[in-house]
Amino acid sequence: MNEYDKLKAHVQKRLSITEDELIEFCNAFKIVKVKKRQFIVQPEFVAKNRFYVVQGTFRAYVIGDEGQEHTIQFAISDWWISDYNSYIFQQPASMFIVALEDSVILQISHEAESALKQQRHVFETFFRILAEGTAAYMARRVITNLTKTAEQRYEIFLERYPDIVTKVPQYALASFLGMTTEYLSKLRNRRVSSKT
Amino acid sequence: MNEYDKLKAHVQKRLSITEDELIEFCNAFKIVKVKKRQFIVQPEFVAKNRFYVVQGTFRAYVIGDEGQEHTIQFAISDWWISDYNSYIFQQPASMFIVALEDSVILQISHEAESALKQQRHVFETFFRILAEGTAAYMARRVITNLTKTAEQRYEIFLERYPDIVTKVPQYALASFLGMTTEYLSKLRNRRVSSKT
DNA sequence: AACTGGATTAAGAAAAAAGGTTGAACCAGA
DNA sequence: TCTGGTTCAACCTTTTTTCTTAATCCAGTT
Repeated sequence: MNEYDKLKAHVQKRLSITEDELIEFCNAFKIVKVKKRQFIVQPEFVAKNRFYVVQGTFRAYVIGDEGQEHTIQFAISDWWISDYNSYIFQQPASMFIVALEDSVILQISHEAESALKQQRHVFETFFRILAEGTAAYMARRVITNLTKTAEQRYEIFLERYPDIVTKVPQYALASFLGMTTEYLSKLRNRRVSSKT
Repeated sequence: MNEYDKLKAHVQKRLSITEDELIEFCNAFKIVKVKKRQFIVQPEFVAKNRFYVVQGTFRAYVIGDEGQEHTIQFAISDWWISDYNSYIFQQPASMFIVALEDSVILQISHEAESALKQQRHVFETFFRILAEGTAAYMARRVITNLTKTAEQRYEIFLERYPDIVTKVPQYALASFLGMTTEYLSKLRNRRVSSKT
């Protein structure tokens, strides 16, 4: 199974599409290998691409006024990531997106994506589905962040994204869940000891 | 002494200018904080700004055909840096410029600089002086690189820029001087032991 | 043919940074 | 006055980065 097969499977799972269309779709993507700690999006620079993670782990974060890092999103294998405010409107980014380990991604440029969307109805549909998913996900995040306690947020995340928990460093997860790394460390210990 | 004072002093040292003009000049610059490893210029993107280093250390380098990094320039406190081929002609850059430590810079955009130059004779003069300095410096570099041995290049650098030597990692200095890091390591030891 | 200035390769040591834990003190809101 | 949480500081462990050393090689001199 090569890089494109994964993307194909991903697309097919979401809508009905012919083999030819799939190939056309994949041709718009470029395989890129990135090393751990390498940035694929940086503030000030326009995010020219949208990324599909074939292998590896990424973290998107912004830097607050006092220099604190706030993790906005993670992405592991089979996820999409970019600074959408930058990508969609082609404005300078405000995020960093960095590889947490050596990774392989498929990237599509903004122009290529626009072309696809115009070319065929299915492509338009696919990106719509993608956008709706992202919107819904972000909405859920906002809600959980406002309504749940730190511990609950951790629990929920743990249940929903067990794969991610094992792959990202704890400070990144803490800043994603909106708590300090010390507190997350304590939460974890509390759970472990209460289990045994 | 704030960020702008440093720039003011820098300008005043080079030409005679009124306080009002200085303020006008400084207003064209924006304070930016960058973290270690953050890029301020990247290949493919047009370098929109010229940077004055208030605090910190930067390294400009290109990647050769076999993936080797060649350091083109360093910049420490009170130095200017950019990819000038990109900045001056507003073409896509070929360099990376990266912070070697957490730093503070003042950046001016190409448009703002053009405006300044048109506005007043002194500003035009200042940027001319800057450009002449850079040109002369680059010419010296080319000459030393062609005419001196690796050891001499190191000696010359050591004498001329002792502050830089202590601040940049040795592999970066080696690639600046056009030798391997192993060889630079030997050179250093040779000197140390011959001194004692 | 032998010497010199330097590159290449590989292995290890040393230093620095990243990541994680712990405990004490504190603070804001129910 | 609890509870859920932060802040700060110290400390430990692990990983990464940087530097050093040594052996071997190589291309131009002499």
